[in-house]
Amino acid sequence: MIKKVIDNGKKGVRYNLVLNERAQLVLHSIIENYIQSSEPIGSRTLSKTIGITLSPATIRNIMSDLAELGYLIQNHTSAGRVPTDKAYRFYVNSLESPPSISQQIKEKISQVSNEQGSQVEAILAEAVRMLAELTKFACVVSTPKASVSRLQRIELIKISEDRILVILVTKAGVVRDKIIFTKDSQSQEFLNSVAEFLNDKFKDHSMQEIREEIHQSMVDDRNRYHDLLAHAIRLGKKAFELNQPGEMLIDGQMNLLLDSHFHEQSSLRSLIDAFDQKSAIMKILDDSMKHKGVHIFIGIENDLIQLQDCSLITASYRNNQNVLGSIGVVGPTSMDYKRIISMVDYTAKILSKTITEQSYD
Amino acid sequence: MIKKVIDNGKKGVRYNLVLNERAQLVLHSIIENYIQSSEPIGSRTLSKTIGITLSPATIRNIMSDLAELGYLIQNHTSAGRVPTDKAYRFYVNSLESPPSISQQIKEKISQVSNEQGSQVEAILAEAVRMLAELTKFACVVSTPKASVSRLQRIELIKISEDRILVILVTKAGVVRDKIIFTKDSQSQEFLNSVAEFLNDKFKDHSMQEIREEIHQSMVDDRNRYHDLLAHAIRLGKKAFELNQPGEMLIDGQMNLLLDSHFHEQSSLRSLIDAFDQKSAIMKILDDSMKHKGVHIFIGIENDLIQLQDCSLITASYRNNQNVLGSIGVVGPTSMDYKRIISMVDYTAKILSKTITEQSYD
DNA sequence: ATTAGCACTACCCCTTACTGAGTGCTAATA
DNA sequence: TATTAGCACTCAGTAAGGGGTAGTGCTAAT
Repeated sequence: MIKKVIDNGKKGVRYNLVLNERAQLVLHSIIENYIQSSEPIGSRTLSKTIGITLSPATIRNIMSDLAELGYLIQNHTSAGRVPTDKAYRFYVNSLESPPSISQQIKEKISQVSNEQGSQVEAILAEAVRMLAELTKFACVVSTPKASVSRLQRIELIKISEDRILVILVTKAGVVRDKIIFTKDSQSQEFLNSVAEFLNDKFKDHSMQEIREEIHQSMVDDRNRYHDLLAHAIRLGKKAFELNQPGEMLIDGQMNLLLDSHFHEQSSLRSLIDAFDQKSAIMKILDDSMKHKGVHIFIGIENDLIQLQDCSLITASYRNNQNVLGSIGVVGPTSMDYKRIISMVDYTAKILSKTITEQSYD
Repeated sequence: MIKKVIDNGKKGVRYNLVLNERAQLVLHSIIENYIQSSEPIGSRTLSKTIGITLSPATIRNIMSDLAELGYLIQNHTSAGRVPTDKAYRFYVNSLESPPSISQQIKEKISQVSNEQGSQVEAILAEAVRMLAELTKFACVVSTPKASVSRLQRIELIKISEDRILVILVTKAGVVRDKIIFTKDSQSQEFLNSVAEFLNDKFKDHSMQEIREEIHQSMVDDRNRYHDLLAHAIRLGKKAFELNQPGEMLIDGQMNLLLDSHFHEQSSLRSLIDAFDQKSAIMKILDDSMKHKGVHIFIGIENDLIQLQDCSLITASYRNNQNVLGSIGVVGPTSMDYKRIISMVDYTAKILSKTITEQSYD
């Protein structure tokens, strides 16, 4: 059927995909109502709550058009209309960015940075917990990616005959430790020289670069086995191998379970699995690091099938030098976008500020 | 009403709290049935499944007595009986300890120790995850308590003018790091001497002891401010202050939500809160560290109100020297105790074995 | 001491009927 | 031509009634 569609005020039927002002208002109103009530919106109720005077019948006509355009669906005849993902996209695009945020919430979020001298991980954990508490949804945050973060300091400590403790401190203030096993026991003095060498050579380089340079050295100097350099390179290789797959912290998963939108067991199960695997969600967070500002993935827009009943709102955080990671909220597609977007945005900002203060740049 | 009670074979009514053999059999059978089906057990069904021949009427009489003694309750007239916490306690006490465990499960659990050179935290995380997967309940594990674990090595690393990174390695193989801020900047050489001093003095001492000794030194030598010793003591104080409140790892919370026993929202909410706070559950784990073997807390036996609809099964793990922490399962009071107890027990054993191998003793 | 028999209870599930909020369509109206 | 009133229709939700089932307690017989 050809859409006779909502024209924009002028006479005649137009094959126009742009909604006229009144249709936009109606759609907007339906969405906000639905976000509030989580119940299908009917023409009669809407005609009461909508600002302008408009009879239920008119609204029905508009709704019918909107449904035809894919903004609304009916679960069954004689039920009210429910916004589709497309409608939410329309709604979100029409929002000022970023939406305003109450002073009270601002203050709460700002508490995250309160404590002096916390480690980056602790700050992230606090932030994600706070966000989960405020939004009442599940929240995730990715820790600074090892590959992009740059070396501040490496330390090698002999802790037993066959074990060396490697400590990596990055510019962003992240401390990582790892134990490596060696067959040939080395003295602490020797390890100190090696560490000194590695520090000299690699300070300020990104982990990614370091790995590449080490690899290159090994190719170039494959015949030099017994001097300091060769040892350093070999130990360094092991040390920097800790390609920690980028951790991800999760909080507030439980909130989703208490949320009425997820009460149908089926979708829930797979959602939980998605969180358990982590990797797929990590990927989304990683992707969203590449662009500035807040990212919004609504329902079907998510590549991950398990998330296609959800919306995901992310924002990246950074220090002076690099984008480090991103923080996000997972909730129902009918979430209160204004609130959540502003919270995610502000939390990411506070996170950036706090972490920048901790950084060594 | 005076209990006319289950006598033990002899004639006449006895005011005897010991169940006779047949009553025990009936109770046992009710409990096992209920654990399987999660549905109230009636006299007729029971008379079919129970081993010996016993008419429904007789069983009804016995059940009536058991109910009077507090082992069973009815949710309403004309409904079957359901075991009480007291019944589960009876049941658990009557089990051989520890119950047997299938080879298949043993092998699964043993995988936890597979990977060489993992850090303690990683091993614990893996263990708690495995246990959650096997039991389908929520599982917790406490990380080795800082206070009891003994020092293997301390390292002080200057990472910027005002920041010193402290690395503590314990005998159990736990690595902890912390950044301390100082006003007066010290050279790395000086920090090395201090670290050397602390290592000499405190190696093999427990964190608790170290803190006490440092405190004592400060009292004794309060007038000596400027030599190495004084500096060492002051830095050491800060370093060992990291009284990390004992972490706790949780996995499988979601399992509880999918469990039919927790479908009444109310109890669930508070249970989630209990997990979120952690501290209360930590306390239970800590307490259970004090005794050997498997600990079982059934429903009302839990001091924590939020857990009074649950049973908690814990077992401690250790290395050669010390009890380090404990691992536990939280599930409905009607859990399959045999299975769960054996799994917890075995997991704790594997954990002890794996961690002992990692330790420096 | 045990059991058979009986009257009784309450949940569960099915059907039926009713209500209420919603729709689409058409004809009247501004 | 755009809007609205009116009407017939749909369907989820609730309540009421009825049969079935699994359970109980009590009493009398074995």
